[in-house]
Amino acid sequence: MSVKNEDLSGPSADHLARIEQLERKIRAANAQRTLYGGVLASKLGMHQTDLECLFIITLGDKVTPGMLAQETGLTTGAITGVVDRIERAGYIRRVRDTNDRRRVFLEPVMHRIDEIRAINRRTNRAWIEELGRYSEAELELLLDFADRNYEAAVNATIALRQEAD
Amino acid sequence: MSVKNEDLSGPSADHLARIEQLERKIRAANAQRTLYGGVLASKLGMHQTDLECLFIITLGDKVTPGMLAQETGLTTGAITGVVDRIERAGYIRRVRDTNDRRRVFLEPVMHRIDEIRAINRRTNRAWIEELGRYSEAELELLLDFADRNYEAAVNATIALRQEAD
DNA sequence: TCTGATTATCTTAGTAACTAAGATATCATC
DNA sequence: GATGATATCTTAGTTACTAAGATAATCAGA
Repeated sequence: MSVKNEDLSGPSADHLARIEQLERKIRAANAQRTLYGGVLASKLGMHQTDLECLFIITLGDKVTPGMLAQETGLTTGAITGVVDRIERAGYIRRVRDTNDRRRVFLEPVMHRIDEIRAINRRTNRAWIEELGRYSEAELELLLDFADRNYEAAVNATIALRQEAD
Repeated sequence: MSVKNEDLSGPSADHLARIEQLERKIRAANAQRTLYGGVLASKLGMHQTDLECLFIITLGDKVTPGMLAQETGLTTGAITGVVDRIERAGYIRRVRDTNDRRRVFLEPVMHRIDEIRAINRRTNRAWIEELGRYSEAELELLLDFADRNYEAAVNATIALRQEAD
């Protein structure tokens, strides 16, 4: 990525205004995505939290309830409820770890998850097409940005937790 | 923006893989930001929903409870509770519209909101600095992308709502 | 190999945010 | 002024969530 900034006195006021605008737009887009998640979840007879947890399960390998609790910030008790609902809906199965029988793996039922993906493809057809028109270099920049944005959010959360109350 | 794609047969498999990766990263960043919002809200003695609503209030002009309900998808009853909490915490004031006395404007108390912004600036110091290093052209691309992403989420939500159950 | 400490998940009791439905008050129209 | 529509609030009831503890398996040390 080329992060050139000729002006050594720091970003200009105009530049700063754009950055704040970007922050606002990212937030707005996130809010809309969250709203979409809520509508989708209710269509599937689940909750927003359930759907987010299901996403984490499909992303990772051999995800356990404990890992879900850590990643989401929910208590293990809440996660039990979440996992109950997702399992009852048929999107995952609880599989006991044979090595450590305390643990439970949350095994995604892929053909059911593909149903959800199909919905997303239908409702996001135009967006996926738009994304396809980005050049490799542009995609590279966006990927890198999304990565940094994720890391920034992680670090900000850590920093916030460490601040004295 | 330059959205060139020489290959008329559509994006390559590699290109598609990158797009999916981008989607996943955006979702992950989104989830982390949501987590941050939760931690921040609890630090402020509020809820995540309250903080999101407060953000909407500070963005718009003369926001009413009804508008909040529409934008968030919550019921007006829930919004009453949200507004009660934000008001009790001192971040907004209810101001009756003198023209239409049924309506209530949610007036942000700026010096209190600046306290929240100060926290965000502290915890996001590194990220803000990183953003400052992006060139104008790059920022332009990112802004445009965030815009499109927002619009895409709006359209996807509409499309999803319209799908037969 | 027994004992105690740790870890992973689940259970239970209680809280509070949310929904749905309706009440209240104001505005607009005839 | 009567009727219908609109904006917010109220009420009753549901349920996802937290906090604390129970259960059960594993690990570490003597």
